[in-house]
Amino acid sequence: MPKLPARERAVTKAISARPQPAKGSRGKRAAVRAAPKSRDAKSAATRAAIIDAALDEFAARGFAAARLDDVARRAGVAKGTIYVHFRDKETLFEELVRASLGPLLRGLEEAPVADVPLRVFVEGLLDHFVKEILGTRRKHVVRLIITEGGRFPSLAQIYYREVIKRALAVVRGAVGRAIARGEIEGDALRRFPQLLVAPGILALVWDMLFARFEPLDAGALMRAHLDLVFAAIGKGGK
Amino acid sequence: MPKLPARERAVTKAISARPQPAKGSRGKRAAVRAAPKSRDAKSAATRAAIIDAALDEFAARGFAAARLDDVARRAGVAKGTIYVHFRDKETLFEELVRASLGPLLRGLEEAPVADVPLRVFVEGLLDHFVKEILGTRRKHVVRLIITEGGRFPSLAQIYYREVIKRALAVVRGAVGRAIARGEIEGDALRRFPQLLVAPGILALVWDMLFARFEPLDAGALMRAHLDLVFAAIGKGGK
Amino acid sequence: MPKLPARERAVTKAISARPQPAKGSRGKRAAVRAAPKSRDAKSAATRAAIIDAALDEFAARGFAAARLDDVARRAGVAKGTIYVHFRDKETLFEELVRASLGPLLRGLEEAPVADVPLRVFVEGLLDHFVKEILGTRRKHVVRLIITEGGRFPSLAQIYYREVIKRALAVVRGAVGRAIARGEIEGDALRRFPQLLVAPGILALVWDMLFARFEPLDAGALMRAHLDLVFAAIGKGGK
Amino acid sequence: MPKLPARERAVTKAISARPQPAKGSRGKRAAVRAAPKSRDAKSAATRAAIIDAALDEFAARGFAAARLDDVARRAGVAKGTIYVHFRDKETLFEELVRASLGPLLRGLEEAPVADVPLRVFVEGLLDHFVKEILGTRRKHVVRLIITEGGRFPSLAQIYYREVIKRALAVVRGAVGRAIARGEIEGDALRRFPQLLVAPGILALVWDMLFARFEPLDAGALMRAHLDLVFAAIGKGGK
DNA sequence: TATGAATGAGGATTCATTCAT
DNA sequence: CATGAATGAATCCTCATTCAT
Repeated sequence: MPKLPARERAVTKAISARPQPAKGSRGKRAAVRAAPKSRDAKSAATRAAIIDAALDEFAARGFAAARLDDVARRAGVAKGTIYVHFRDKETLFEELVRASLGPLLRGLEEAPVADVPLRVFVEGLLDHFVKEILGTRRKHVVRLIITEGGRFPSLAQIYYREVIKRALAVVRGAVGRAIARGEIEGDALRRFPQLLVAPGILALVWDMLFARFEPLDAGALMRAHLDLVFAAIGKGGK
Repeated sequence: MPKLPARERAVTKAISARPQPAKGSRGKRAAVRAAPKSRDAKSAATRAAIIDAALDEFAARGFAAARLDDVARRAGVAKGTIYVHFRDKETLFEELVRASLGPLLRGLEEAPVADVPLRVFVEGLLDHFVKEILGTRRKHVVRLIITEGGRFPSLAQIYYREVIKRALAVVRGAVGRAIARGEIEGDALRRFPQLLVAPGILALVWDMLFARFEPLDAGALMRAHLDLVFAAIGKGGK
Repeated sequence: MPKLPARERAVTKAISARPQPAKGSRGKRAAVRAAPKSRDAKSAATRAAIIDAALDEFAARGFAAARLDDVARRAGVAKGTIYVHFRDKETLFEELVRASLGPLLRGLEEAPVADVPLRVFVEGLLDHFVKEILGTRRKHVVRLIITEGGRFPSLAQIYYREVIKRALAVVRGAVGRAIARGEIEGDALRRFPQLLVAPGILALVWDMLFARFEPLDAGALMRAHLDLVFAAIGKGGK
Repeated sequence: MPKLPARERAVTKAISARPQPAKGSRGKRAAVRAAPKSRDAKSAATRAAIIDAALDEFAARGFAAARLDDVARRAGVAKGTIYVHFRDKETLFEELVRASLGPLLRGLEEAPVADVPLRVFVEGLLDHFVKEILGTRRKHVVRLIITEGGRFPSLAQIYYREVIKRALAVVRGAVGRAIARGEIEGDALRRFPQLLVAPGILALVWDMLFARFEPLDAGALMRAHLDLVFAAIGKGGK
């Protein structure tokens, strides 16, 4: 693994993926050299580097098979340093997921609450999913939730509470309003708003498992899904 | 070491003394009970018992965290016996998946090739998925594919070749015929037959992660999905 | 490892290497096919095949690293069969060495006891060593004594008693008579008859370790040794 | 590798501290007692202690049968510590031999290059061998080369290149000069300088196998050898 | 804070040996 | 006698975690 280039990427990524990071100017390692960081800043950067490296390692090997040794090497710190910042491997994993939660929600909260047509709303939603999750390292976090969540109920719970529940509520709201507007019929989507994002999950899982045998164009899949679902509405709604 | 008594012990243990999670009782090992088997038959039974126990352990803990020690204990055999039948842990995993492939396909191959309406066909498909996979231990195999497939390309490949590709071909064929019959419009489903089973994947993943926080009725989800997708057809097709 | 052809060789070798084998005609496996062997004969052949295979395996891997599984495979029998003929691995090893002792001694006992010149006697001795031991599979037995003897005192003892002591006695006798005849002076050789065979050991060890880097012509080494030792005698004895 | 400090401890341990027999208390780790060592120094000491203990264990049991557990116990470290310093058992073995190479060569390189009579030169050589190798723990290393070299070609090669080849060259040079001086005749020794040290190998092997049945005075053997070889020269050269 | 040597419980794997067929 | 599946003690090696520096 290319360490030096990875390092630079790492810090950037890690920081951009952290909960409430200073968005300002970050000279990456440059900062460490040029402007002597405050102790806190340096510590935070180290922590971020570890989380970032951990994401890579956990994503590549899975939680159980990932070695903290590799995480440390990738983060450019000593093994012991990890324990300065995290109680243990599991805690590191949890913090890693927690730190990635915010960005996952951003799209939703910024979603147009106004009364746009449902199709437009869902298009925006899926587009965000494709571009901001499937298209970035963030997809690794979601993958980890899927692959490890069964064995880490606390993780699954956090994810459920912080992301799933909220997302479903938002979608359900939009669906409800669409129904109220007479835009769509039937209560299928109100009862199971998940149906709107099911192809997103499918795309993620497919990408994880079968991409190398048969690539799947997630964007096209989403559009086909929209066509399929809203064909009914389009026609019937007419 | 006393083998027969050990066997008896085995059954007992399999039911009561479970490594850590100790769920309910399962009638495994039943096979070993009655008629005096030939050496080969006994060997095959042992092999099957190991695969069976391995499915439980791998499903519960994941490949990396599962202990062959527990697999052996659960199968009622000695640790070394596993290595009489399988080269190593990874091979055991692969054989386990391979052995579970047939049953997964059965439904498809028995599917009505005749020209039933597409909705009926898909209903049968999803019904089979819900009853024969989600409703049985087989779902663990699919889960394992999802959670471990990324790290076992060979597994993913087998699964793709033996299950996914075939299933998609069958579905695509049915969709094609439906289009030919003028039953449905648009090529969304022909290009992405995956869309028809996406809720199945969703249900599986949901069950794995969030069932304990919010149960999801897979059957109802499937029906809602059908309603949603075929609403267009029902209406527009008119 | 070529199994089938090796089998045939094996029996021949094993039998020729056994203590008091019938020297007569042996049809190898032919005997098994043509003339139905008696139970004893078949058993003896199996035993010989095992010993033979064991020599190969022990020689190649050393006692500790050799696997009885491989011995069985090479001998063309089942693992359990070894235990029909030998109590355990160590016993097999001891019997193997014991079975090879006779041939090692043959040369000595057939040695000319008459009053040949010492040089002639030693020439015959070393020639026998080069041709009958270094030049055959028997060298493996001697190697095993050297490499494993330190950890198998019983083996070393057998070898000492059955081979070394007798050989030294014979040589010492010849040396003594040569001295008595005024053929040589000094008591170096009487006190240390080993000196006459030291190059033989050297050749064996060299062959074992360094042959691949620098081959050593054992015959030439022996002749040089004789030249060196008997130069004095040749010249001075004049 | 700091050989000197470790060496001292080593001898003590070799005499008193054995793994299973588990005799009394052992003053291991004495090294760790006094002056506050730097981390590096302590690490080096640990490494040396492990190599030292490994020599004892490997010498006593052979490579395959030696247990790293015992090595660790004897070195006074935890099992895992061995792996901090050596990749695996085989690497430990190689490093052990490598670390012992220098001392084996010392005598040779300090050998009188000047034109001392050949007998004097060889006397010095054999004397060194008897006192510095046969008489010390170093003989274990040479024994290990002999007993394990056949299965560790890399070891045999190192030994050949670093010790044997050089030693032979030195001896050959001395022999050549002796011939040039007219001190000896014949080219036996020039072609096979090994002949001069053959009794050394014999003594080592004898000591390993038969010492308990019939001790062999290596020094006397060497002197007898010299008498034998140089008697010829003495007489003939006259 | 950061380090990295040391720890030791844990787990995969091996293989001599047993024994029912 | 021969077989080979089954056994389980033995052993190598891993890696999360600790702690003195």
